[in-house]
Amino acid sequence: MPRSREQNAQIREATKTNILQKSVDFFARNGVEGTKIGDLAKGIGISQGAIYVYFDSKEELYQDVVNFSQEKIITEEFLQIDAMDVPAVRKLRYISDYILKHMNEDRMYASYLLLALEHEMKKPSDHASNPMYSLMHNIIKEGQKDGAFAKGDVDKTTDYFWSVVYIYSVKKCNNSKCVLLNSSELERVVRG
Amino acid sequence: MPRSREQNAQIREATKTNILQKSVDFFARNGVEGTKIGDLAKGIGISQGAIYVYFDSKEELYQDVVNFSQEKIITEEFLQIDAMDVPAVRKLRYISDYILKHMNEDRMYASYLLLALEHEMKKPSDHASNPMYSLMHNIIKEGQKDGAFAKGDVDKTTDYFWSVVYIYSVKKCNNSKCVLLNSSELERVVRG
Amino acid sequence: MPRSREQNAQIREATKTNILQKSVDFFARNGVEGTKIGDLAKGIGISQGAIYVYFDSKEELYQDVVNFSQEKIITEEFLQIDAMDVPAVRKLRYISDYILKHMNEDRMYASYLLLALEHEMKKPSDHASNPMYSLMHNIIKEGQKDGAFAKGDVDKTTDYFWSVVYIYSVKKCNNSKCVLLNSSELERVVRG
Amino acid sequence: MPRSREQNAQIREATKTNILQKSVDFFARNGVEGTKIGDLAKGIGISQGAIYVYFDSKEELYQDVVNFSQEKIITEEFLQIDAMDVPAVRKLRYISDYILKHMNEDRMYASYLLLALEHEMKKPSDHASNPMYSLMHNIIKEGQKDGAFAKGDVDKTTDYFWSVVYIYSVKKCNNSKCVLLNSSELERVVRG
DNA sequence: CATGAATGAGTATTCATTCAT
DNA sequence: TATGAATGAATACTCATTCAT
Repeated sequence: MPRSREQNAQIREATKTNILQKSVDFFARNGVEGTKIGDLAKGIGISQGAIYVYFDSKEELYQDVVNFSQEKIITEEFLQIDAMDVPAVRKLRYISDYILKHMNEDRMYASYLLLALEHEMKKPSDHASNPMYSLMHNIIKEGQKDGAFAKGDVDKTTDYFWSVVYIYSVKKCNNSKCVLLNSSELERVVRG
Repeated sequence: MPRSREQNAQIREATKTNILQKSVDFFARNGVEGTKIGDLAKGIGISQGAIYVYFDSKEELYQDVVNFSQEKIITEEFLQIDAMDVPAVRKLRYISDYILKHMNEDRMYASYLLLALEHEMKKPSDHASNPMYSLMHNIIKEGQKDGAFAKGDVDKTTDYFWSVVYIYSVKKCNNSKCVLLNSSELERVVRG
Repeated sequence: MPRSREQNAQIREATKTNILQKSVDFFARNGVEGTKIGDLAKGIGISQGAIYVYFDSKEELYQDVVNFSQEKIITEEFLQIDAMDVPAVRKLRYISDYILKHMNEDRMYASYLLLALEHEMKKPSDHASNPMYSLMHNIIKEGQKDGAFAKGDVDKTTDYFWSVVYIYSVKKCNNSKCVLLNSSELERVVRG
Repeated sequence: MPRSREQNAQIREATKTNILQKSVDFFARNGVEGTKIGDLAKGIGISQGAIYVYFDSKEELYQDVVNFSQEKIITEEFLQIDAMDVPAVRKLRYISDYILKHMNEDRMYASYLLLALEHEMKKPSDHASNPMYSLMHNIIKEGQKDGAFAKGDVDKTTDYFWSVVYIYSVKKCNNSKCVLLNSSELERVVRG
């Protein structure tokens, strides 16, 4: 009895997600050029050909892995911080704790962060469309207004914050035992 | 009639330095894997073979480029900051100004910084032997003692400082028009 | 639907053997340095890449081709000559006939011989571990004892015999129409 | 005061001979493909360019080295053996002693022999024009006539003799301490 | 002539991608 | 779909040869 169309779609989706999930580590640690499809397939436990069933090229896989990582970062819980009815300092602390807790507890979280942020580190401009940036942007603007944060260009400070998060995600990916900042230390870049 | 021994030594030295100098940009922007010897040779304006006259392999060239970059960073002036007879805050300001000024004015400086720091970002431990780290270590220890800087693990704070410098060198390398931090902003990670 | 594990093993074995088999001629005629992987692949009728699926380097391929050739020479039949219950002269004749017959009838045999013996021609010492040498050694010792062969250092005479075989394998490889020695002529080096 | 034309010619000749002489070892041990111009120049103690002042290409140098080697072998003394007024057995002994003595005493002689004979090992036919072959040919024909040598095709036996000489020159070149045949052993191939 | 730095065609090797099964 | 053997274009590296000095 052949599988139903729906079952097929489910299996397809599961395999694709498996590939994405397992690719995260490789791309986070080695970058696009440093990630070899052969190693990747071996690491995932599938054939090289199977990867090309789901993705047209290494480049496309990488892009999908980046998007996948961003989705892992930009969760409901994460987005709702913005709407919380507390002062900016509390929101900042919430977000700092949230990130650092996950980086410490979830072996993958640093990789997600790294991939989600890498592009923003190197390309300027278009941070506006990135929820991670607009969330932080709002918090910082609010905190500056109520005098809790240091004055300064909000976009620049936002970028500063995520840059620090990014560099510690790099450290964590390459050395899972590395000691991360604590929230106060991370917040210095915003609070001044 | 052949060139004199001295002339040859000069030519060799000049060519080698030229290769190192021009390779800095490539490796800083693209990493080892992303840098193709063919592109590099074209960029430098020499033959691929010439590179192998001076370096045994791409990997060795990369290492030499890293060392070359470190030497460009760790100058006499840089090292003498430690011996200055001023409080830690002033030393910190001096070093922040020094770095940011060079990053803004010297097209290559961000690349030197990137290459000089990259290894330290990913491997833990052995910062002790790196003059950039020991200089900052001394300043921070001093500043914490006289109450000017935030308390905290000195090594960790040192690493924090250079990590921020590193990430902004990445930004600068990839987008020469990007706006850097100013000294006060950079110093936040130390002063708290 | 993928091939079965067994099918794959068969294909791999077949391809590997095909490469080894077809490489014999190239290495026998041109040596390691004179054999170009590109020519070899073209001669075999596969891509260059395929060679590297089965062998890590040209040098390793060469070694494997040498071992393959030795196995083609040191057959069951060849080894059993030693155990035959006949005088040394008969054994010698048997082995001479055996070798010369195969060289005349099998286009590849001279190449196998060449590759199997080449290393022994240039390096001294360790002939002891080579079955071709120990077989001949036994026969010669026996023949000297029963007075059929000329007196003399057994190892030296053994080496003499195989050296003559080697040099005629070189001739045959380079000119398949060349006239080989007959058994009596070959045996002169032993019988005196 | 510039050198006279004659002096120049002398110096030229001396340098050329020096290159030829020192190249013998390299080509004998490593063959044409295995001999790298860079190593050769270093071994000779001159620049790579200098080689190309005297020889148009590596291939031409090799040919000249072969001719040079043949001249070292085919000396007056060597040629006069033919005209000696003694039976073939004596001539054969003379020539065997001559060759083996020189191989043992002159570090270069084995290399000369190797290079002088190598081409004849692989290409058939044209042995007629080679004095080494015609000398041996005459001796063997004579020896067969007076019953001292084994009957058989004279050309074939001549080739047999020189083949054995060749293979021992290979051994000697690759291992200067190797034990050579003595004259009686060498002569077996002719005397039967 | 002699030098040795430089060239570039040639060669070994890698790796993303394809395809028969 | 999944497999993994095979491909071939890309890449790193070598080496005979050239040429400015």
